[in-house]
Amino acid sequence: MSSGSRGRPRSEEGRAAILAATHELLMDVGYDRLAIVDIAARAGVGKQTIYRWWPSKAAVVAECVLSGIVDLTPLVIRASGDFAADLHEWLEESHRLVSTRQIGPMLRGLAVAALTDSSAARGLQDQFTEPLRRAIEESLAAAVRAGTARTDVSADALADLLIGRFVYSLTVDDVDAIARLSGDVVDIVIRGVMPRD
Amino acid sequence: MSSGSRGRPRSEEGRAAILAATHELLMDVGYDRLAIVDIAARAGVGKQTIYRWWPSKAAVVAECVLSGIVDLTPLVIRASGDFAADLHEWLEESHRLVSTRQIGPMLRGLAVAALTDSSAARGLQDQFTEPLRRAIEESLAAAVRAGTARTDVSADALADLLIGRFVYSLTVDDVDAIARLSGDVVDIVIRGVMPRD
Amino acid sequence: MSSGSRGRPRSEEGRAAILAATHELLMDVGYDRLAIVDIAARAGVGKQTIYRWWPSKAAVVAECVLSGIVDLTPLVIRASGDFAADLHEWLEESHRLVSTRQIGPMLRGLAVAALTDSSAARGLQDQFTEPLRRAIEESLAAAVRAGTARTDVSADALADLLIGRFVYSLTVDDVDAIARLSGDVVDIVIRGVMPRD
Amino acid sequence: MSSGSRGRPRSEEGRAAILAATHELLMDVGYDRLAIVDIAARAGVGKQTIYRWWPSKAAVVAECVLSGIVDLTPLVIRASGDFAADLHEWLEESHRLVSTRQIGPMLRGLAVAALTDSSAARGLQDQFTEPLRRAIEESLAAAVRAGTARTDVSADALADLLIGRFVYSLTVDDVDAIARLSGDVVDIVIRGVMPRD
DNA sequence: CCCTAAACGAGACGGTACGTCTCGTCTTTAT
DNA sequence: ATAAAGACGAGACGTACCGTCTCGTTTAGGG
Repeated sequence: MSSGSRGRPRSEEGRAAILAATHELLMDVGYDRLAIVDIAARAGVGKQTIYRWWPSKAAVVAECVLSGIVDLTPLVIRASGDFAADLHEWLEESHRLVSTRQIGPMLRGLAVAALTDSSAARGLQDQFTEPLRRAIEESLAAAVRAGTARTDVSADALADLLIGRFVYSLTVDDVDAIARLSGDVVDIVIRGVMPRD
Repeated sequence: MSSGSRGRPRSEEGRAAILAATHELLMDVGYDRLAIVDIAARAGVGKQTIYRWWPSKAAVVAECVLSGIVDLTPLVIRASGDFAADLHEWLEESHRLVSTRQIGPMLRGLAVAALTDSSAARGLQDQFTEPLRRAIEESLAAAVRAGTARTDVSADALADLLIGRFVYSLTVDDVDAIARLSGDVVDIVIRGVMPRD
Repeated sequence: MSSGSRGRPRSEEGRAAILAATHELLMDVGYDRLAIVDIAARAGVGKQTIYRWWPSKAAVVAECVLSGIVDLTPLVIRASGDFAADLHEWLEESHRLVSTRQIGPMLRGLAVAALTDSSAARGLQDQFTEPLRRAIEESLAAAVRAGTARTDVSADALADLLIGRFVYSLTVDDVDAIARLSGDVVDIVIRGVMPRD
Repeated sequence: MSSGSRGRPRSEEGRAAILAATHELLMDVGYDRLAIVDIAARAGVGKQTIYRWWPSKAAVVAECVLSGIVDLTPLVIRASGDFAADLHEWLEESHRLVSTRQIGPMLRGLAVAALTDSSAARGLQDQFTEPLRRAIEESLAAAVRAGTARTDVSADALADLLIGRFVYSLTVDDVDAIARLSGDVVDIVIRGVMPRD
């Protein structure tokens, strides 16, 4: 009697190939030289198959992250209980990744996508920012348990500051300057969250 | 007899018109729908006159800021001595501007330019970030003098955090979330810089 | 023992709906903006059902005529015995139809189909040209009986000339020019077929 | 003070290359497999340069004839004084050309262009039909002088009939049938124009 | 009365060509 | 020499259809 889904079903294989191709090209050429037609060609897919499911380049790129094909877990902070150590490690690791010839341009591309397309922004928010935010929250909670952080610190505000500095670092050409200041950043943040003696 | 400078001199009027047109279009349509040919038309200038003097769209946009045609002074922090108040005011004012129909897209455009073109990034660094950085430094210095901030706080690290959060806020669709957390951000930062009791 | 025909039989209803939809769309939008997918939609039919039974758009259009859904009988010449009168009437009527907003484009579409696809050409030959040819033959025969035409005139050659001029008139923008010359055309043809005094 | 024409002038070389490429491809692949992008590639020209100057494929094809790159003079009737001989020769020659692997499809393409696009139709009218019409007129005039044609025959009506049959022959798959009937066609036409004894 | 098989509606698929847009360059005349 | 004007080669954009390919759903025999 009823349908639910008629017609040929969407090819999951195609979807995966498109996202994989997007990921590869994003690494290779960066966001603005990334052409839909090239994604289609590399994925062995018709251009229309991309336009059928995504409204824009930014949306494809966003889902590329969203779907986990771009693995951003190395960018998630640890929650060891030693908040200062977590922070240090995270800053070091994340700036190392940004310096990479592939991941750097890709992250800049994601940032451009987020700035250009608000739906892409939402996707990245969900898949990239939110996990990072939760990890920061956990690391902070661990610090609270260890007695090295106050209980009334807003994890979200803290996350805004740290994620913010990370995004900002993407716009900075002088990578060393970022690395150089990381220690001082940790200092301020640690003091910002620690209990009064 | 001979030259030094022969021929028609560079039109300063044209340069100004180009930057003005860029500014207006940046407000109107944002960065990615900003076309060189449209800038030329609105400036009453040949397209080649733009290419003769700037290497890219991003460079024109960068100089637009650099030259002061785009006035970003409202985005500079005050240095009243009351650091918390300065911070509060700055956060409020800057987020208000970002919410604007014109300045928001323009700032996002500048961010895209910085992420896309490293020379544009440098220009923006010089003209936009650096003044903001210096203002933060001054506000912090005032706080130090007032005894509400430690002397060993790195103004640059602090600036990284604050500018970072500002840039990050450009990528966030939910404007209210940013405003809501501003108080907590101030809390962390204030604690981060204030002296131990 | 074996089948002959098992499975669901071809839906005659569908066939009719397809031809009807083709006819309607041919009237509305003309041949080149006629899309198979639109025929299918209007007929309430899957696209594959069309491709199952016809090899091409031209073939569907040809069968549209072939099946009598497009009624081309107004374009068939009368055979009253007065050949000149038959001719006059036919020229007038056919040019009137060509001037119509619907039938004109449709006839042009059929002509394009014939020029593009040789199987469509054959179909149109059978269903459109052949009847017209026979009618001309009959009209000529009637004229022979009435003593106003020679017995040795080739009806086929005559048909070539008349049908030719009709097809040619489809390519002419200036409808009036065609109408204006019709009398002279009749003159030549009448003289061409009449007996010597 | 005033202009008249500023800016880079239209490249006559490009125009010629486009028309030449169109001609070649028209011969090679026929009208409907003729792609603008292929014309551009073969002409060493940007696609936009075509669209800048012609509104449609049909228009380019029409100008191809109009400009004389496609030489249709072999399709023009002779005016020897012996009208029957002229006719015979013309029918034979024209049908021979239509049977050609290259010119046949090209002529069918021109016909499609004329049926599809009324401005193309006008172009072809001017460049192809009109000269043919004039040649028929001359041949007829020669026949009148030779006493083998009446003075009151409308050359235009005659041209309609002959050109018509030619166009019609393009739609006929069976080339021999056309050739077979040519003699009878001549008979009718000759009788149609000759004086009463 | 089920079983098998063809035809059905729907609609996604890989493609091709379209006509538009913007890029950065080139070539004119005007200042 | 530099300017405005604007045509140029190049190529990505997003759209429209093409003809093919699954899907789940009828709808008929034949067993």
